[in-house]
Parts: sequence; C-alpha cells; structure tokens
Amino acid sequence: MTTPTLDPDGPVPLYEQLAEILRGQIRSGALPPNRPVPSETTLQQQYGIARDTVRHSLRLLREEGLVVTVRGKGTYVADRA
Amino acid sequence: MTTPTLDPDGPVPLYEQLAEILRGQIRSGALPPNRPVPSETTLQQQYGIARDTVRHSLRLLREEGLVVTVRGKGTYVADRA
DNA sequence: GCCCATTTGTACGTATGTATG
DNA sequence: GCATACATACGTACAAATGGG
Repeated sequence: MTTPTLDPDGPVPLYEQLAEILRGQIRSGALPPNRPVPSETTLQQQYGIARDTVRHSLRLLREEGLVVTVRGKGTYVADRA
Repeated sequence: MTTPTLDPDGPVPLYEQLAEILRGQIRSGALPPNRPVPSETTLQQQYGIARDTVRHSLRLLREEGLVVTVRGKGTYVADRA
C-alpha cells in the first residue's frame, strides 16, 4: 500500500485531494466502518501537508456523514458509510 | 452602536460568541437581507480576534443558511434569513 | 487519584492565490 | 493596474478530552 501523492500545483485543493483519497479508502473497505481513520498528525506527516489542511478534509467527510470524530479519541469511519 | 465585547476566558469559544452576535444582528434587522456582513478583516479588527476565528464564525452562519459568501465580493445576509 | 502520551479543539500569525470591481 | 475580499495553505502554541499505567 503506497501512499498516494498529492499535487500541490493542480487546480484541485490539497484538502479536496486528500478527501477524495480517504473517500476511496472508505468505499473500498481499506478503511472499514467503526475503524479509526489515521490521526491528524499521522495524515499530515504521511502526505506532507499542514494539519489545517488535514482537518479541512476531515470536516468535509464529517459533513458527508462518512466519518465521526470524537475529541480526545479520534475520527472513525461511520457505521453505514 | 457600540461593538459588543468577547470574553476570551469564558467557556464559550470566541467563534461561537461572534456567531451569536451576528445572528442577533441579522434577526434584529441591524444586518438586513442581501446586505453585506462586515468583511473578515473588519470583523477581525473590530473584535480583536484572528481572521481564522472570524472565518469559523461565518462558516457556522453559512451552514445555518443565514449568510451567503461570494469569493472576491463578500459575505451577505441571506434572502430568507 | 495522579501523571502521561495521544488526539482533537481553539486560536493565533503569515504568505500566497484567485475573484471582483 | 490596483485595491479589496475571500480561499488555500503553511506554521506555532496551548487547552481539553481520552485512555493506559
């Protein structure tokens, strides 16, 4: 499982690129329901982006109902994502 | 019209305090429909907070349908706010 | 109950890009 | 071209919640 790379120069914002990657991993089952998404710190290091950008991506997924975030614990793939 | 003050030490986040102020101004008619909300820079200076915090407040109001934001123009009170 | 590491939340600052007028 | 305004993205610091030892 190689980590996909983001394109900082393309027309698609980094937060949208990461969101799309995570959507794919959720849909494919690589990130199964009720399992934690990698932490914000992990994602920011894996993709070499700012935490601000990671949080923007996760906020989108929350609004889409794909993930649920619990303070102090983590962000989890939703039950019926 | 004095500018209300925010309490940085209280339990309510600054972005929520500002959101509540703006909600009140919208409901009272002080900010009428189709009129611009003060710009992010203006709000950040008026209340002595970061632009990040202002944007968080405005994002809440957008999600509530109270305002509409147009890039390069400004943020406007929604029609049926 | 008390530390401690981890994780998310809030808030600050700065720089640059893009759209409007 | 220029000024204004929002969008994206980077950085930092500290607070608050969780869970383990």
